[in-house]
Amino acid sequence: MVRQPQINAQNRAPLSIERIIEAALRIVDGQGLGRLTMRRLGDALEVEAMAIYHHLPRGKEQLLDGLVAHVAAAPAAPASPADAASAAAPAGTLRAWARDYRARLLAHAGVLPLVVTRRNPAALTETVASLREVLRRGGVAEDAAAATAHTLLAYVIGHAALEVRNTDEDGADRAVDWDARFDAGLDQILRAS
Amino acid sequence: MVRQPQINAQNRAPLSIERIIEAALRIVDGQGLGRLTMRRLGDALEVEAMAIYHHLPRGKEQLLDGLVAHVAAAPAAPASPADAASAAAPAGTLRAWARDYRARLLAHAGVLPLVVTRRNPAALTETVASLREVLRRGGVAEDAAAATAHTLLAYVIGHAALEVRNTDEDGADRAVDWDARFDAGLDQILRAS
DNA sequence: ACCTGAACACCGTTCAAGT
DNA sequence: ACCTGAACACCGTTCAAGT
Repeated sequence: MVRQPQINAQNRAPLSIERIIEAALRIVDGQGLGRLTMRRLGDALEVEAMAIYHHLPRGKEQLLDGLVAHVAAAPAAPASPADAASAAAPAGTLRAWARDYRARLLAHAGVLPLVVTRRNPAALTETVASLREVLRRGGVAEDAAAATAHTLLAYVIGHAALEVRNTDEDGADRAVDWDARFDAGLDQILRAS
Repeated sequence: MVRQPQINAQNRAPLSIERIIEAALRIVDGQGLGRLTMRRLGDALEVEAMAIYHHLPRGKEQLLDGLVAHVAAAPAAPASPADAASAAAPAGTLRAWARDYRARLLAHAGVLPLVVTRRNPAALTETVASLREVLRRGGVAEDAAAATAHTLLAYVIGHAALEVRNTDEDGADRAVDWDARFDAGLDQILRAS
């Protein structure tokens, strides 16, 4: 009989960084960032809050870093450079990525304030690099690719921020079609690249 | 002898919302948002923390709303529509405003996470409206003006966010010239409008 | 009207102890 | 190795009290 390391004496799955991050994200999405506390997170995991420190020695700081990484680190292209389709249509790849990335940010709007912080600077590095690579493969020169990658990412993050704040149409009650507006601005930027 | 209402018995200027917001901003800029507490703010104002609640009944929530308003509510044009110069060169007005707005966000980078929250939705309404007005006066159609105003504001906020995180050049150590990069993206967006 | 002081319910984190 | 329980220093906020 092989022992089962994933079940402990109390018949509970042991803690892991993945389970902790997922539970934290569930709290942030459901109740807001302000209600994410170590004690509440412990409750959600059916564990004392102090047990979390065994897996995240840097404590809450490390927890928030993990949330940023989980939400904002989405590459614009598969790691394999053998993907011929994306090389053929870089604008389409960028458009699809931008839509997905925006959807992710809006689905986890509570972590947006964390994305806009100095914390976990490595979280977006991969994303920016993959954007540059897609552009470069599409025939864009190195310097222009670097610039456009930042412009595009800035637009997507900033647009998500405006949507979350729901900045309305100058007081007129007519609602904004954010989906259409996002696509319009996105096309404007991709066209000008 | 006229009594001086601005000096109380302890020879201290009385509290005011303006003085409170300024002191709070000084703490955020100098020590970071995480160190802005009601007690520390009280210390900076040489008052007990509880005195602040007399001026901000909604407490810390209202304090943070005030910080967002103070940093992010900057109109793109003077209130008077008689300013002929801005009507003549809307692109120049927008460019100058965008540069100033970016500088403000970076000067108070600690409040950026607050700007990206649902709090104080009215804080950006005036800004968006003035952007639309500048565009409309420049001959841009109503719908296009509304769309471009959001695209531009999204870009400026998102770019400031990237700068604060200092997302570097894909691991290569060569530093990014953020000023030049901001202007390049800005021109791209204004050209495409 | 404006501010103080004590109190309350919470928070992140440390540390010794259990298994 | 992994988790618990008590403890510590702090936090936002309420409330009765002072002037």
